[in-house]
Amino acid sequence: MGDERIPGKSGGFITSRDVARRAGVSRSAVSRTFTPGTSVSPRMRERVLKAAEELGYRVNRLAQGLISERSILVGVLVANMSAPYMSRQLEALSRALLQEGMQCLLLNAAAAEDHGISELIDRILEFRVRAIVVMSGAPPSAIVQECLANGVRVILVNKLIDGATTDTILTDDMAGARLAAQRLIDDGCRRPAIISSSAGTLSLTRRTQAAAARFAEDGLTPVIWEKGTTTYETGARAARETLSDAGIDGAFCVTDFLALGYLDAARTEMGRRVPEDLSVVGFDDIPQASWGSYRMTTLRQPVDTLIAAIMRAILRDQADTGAVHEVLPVELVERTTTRK
Amino acid sequence: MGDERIPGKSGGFITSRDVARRAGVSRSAVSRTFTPGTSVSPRMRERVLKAAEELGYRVNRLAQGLISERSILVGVLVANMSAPYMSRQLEALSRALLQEGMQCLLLNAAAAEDHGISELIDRILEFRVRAIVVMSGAPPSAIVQECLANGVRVILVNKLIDGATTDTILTDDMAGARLAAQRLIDDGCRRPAIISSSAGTLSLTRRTQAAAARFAEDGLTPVIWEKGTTTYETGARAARETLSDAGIDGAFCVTDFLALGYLDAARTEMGRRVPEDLSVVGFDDIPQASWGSYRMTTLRQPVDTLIAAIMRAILRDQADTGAVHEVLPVELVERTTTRK
DNA sequence: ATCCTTTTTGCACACGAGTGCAAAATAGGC
DNA sequence: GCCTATTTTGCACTCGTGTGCAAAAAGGAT
Repeated sequence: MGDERIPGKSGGFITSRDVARRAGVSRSAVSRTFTPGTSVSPRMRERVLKAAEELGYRVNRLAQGLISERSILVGVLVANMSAPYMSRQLEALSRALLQEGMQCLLLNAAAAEDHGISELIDRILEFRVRAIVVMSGAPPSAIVQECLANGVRVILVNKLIDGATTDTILTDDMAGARLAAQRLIDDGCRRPAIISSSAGTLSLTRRTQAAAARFAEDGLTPVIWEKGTTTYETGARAARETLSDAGIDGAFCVTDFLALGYLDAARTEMGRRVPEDLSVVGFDDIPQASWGSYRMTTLRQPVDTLIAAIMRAILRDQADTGAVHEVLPVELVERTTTRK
Repeated sequence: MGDERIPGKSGGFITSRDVARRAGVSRSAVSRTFTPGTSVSPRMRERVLKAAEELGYRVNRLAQGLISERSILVGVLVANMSAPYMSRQLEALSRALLQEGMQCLLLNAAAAEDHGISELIDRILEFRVRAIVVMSGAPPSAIVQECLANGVRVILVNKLIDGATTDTILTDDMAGARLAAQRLIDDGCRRPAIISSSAGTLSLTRRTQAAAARFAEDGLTPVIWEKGTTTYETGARAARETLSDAGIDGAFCVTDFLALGYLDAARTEMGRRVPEDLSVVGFDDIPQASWGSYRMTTLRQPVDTLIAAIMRAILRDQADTGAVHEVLPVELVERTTTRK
């Protein structure tokens, strides 16, 4: 009897058995007390709760997850975490998950380097997550299939995978880009530029193409510049290179990040007045876009709507195997970098 | 025999038993194959690996965590996730954790609202995490004690709790603030302002006080402005209010975020030339601080060093109960918002 | 008090993995 | 071929929890 584990001894967690012993009831009683929707007599419940309180007991989610098929863990795969528009989405998502009683297992896709996205998803699957939200580069369709086969829902955000029928949530890049082009056309631009990076993301190529198409409808052929990474510096470089052409009178930068760099270089280095000589439209509406020295016209990504759609997909009934496809509207926010 | 579970059937995960059955060996053999440092004959190992490969087996971390005392889960408690300096730290931390083979359980402290930080930490503890990294508001010392009692290491980043002896990692706010004040003094400022928010964070108050002390050493009494939230807008407001005093010739903003707002409003609204009429120094060196329209002098937080220190604390031997206290040096980055 | 109905409680098993220990198999020496 | 030393393998227990099922208790009606 001397070898009985002392409850609360350093290192050891308190288990339901410890609580049961203390309260003088069976272990099942403890389990039932903490499981909603089960019947325990008020007297017993009270004794259990008291003992649990005194001992500092909390259920072991690992053991719990071993039993119940419905996990509260959600894997979130993110790239570019420190990019403003992404950190904003992550912030909102993590908060929403918490409020729904779920937990967020965060994976930084940048750590994948040599091993690739597949290995990361593999590691998430080891935790028997309920769903995986992919906000980074598109994973190979094979691994997506494997997730689905294991009953793990995969939610792609602004990504498309052919061959895999899984939940997909997209912001309406095309409609947004058309709005941007429209705005420049309305500003009377005759020689517009479209600024993008060489990343080749789905969102970025779609924005580029849709804007180009809209310009074409009005008989305009835009200068398309696509180089480097999707950063402020690249935007500045784009301004230097495209604005050596004195005729350029409007620019649609497919990302606010690019747009801010473009704007700065256009003004300080290339001597353009915005919006008098040059109209500029961005995309995403990151916080900096509304700051004093920019006050930039841009397209607002609907973060709340996006998160709501993701949560809806996560919370959907497990049995419901149909894939959801949602396209979320974007909105033109007019500030001071366009005329009208 | 017809009721035997079909391996790989929809919904069910593959278990080590399935693999054992397929390979015609015992379950222990499978377990040993995937546990480093155990002896299995090459022939058997190969058969197991083959079967595992074919079935798509992966170990269940939940079950594994139930056994082994050393968890690979690390809880990360973050506030202000979308603030640039924070998202940068989170990005680096999540990457480092992944590379060390650990997983990051992300908790957004903003979701705590009514329930408080304690409840969030409680929820992390339910997962038997190895450690908790606190990058948000300071948790009550009682709950920290409870973590330590349960063998969960608590690592406070830029936070201090009295009464609790736990790992603490601080950036050297005081030395940094002194450098900032020094820089303004060297610029010949005679009437400096210190701009902070009313958040009352440890870091912020320390920076304010240390700078004030440094000014005092040179016989200067700074205007101290502490209002509102720690945002761009507040910085702009601070400029409007402090610069109505025409004598102010230097400003130390305790955060780059504040500094950027201050800078914009000082230039565009208050008609100051920076650095000719006014020197401005920030703190953190967020990416925007180096952007074209700002190019701001500021103090660089050593993200890499910080993350390295956090990882060291996490990986420390469990038995080592002594608390680590580290103070990390900061560095003055001189750009164009100061003279000299 | 007796019988019947309803609720409460505890036993025992399951979940999926790691591991000490003893049995089985193999290698080594002559 | 036989005996011993060494490795390999499998049994059975453990971790902490949820839950079906049957026994026990409580409540109600006569």
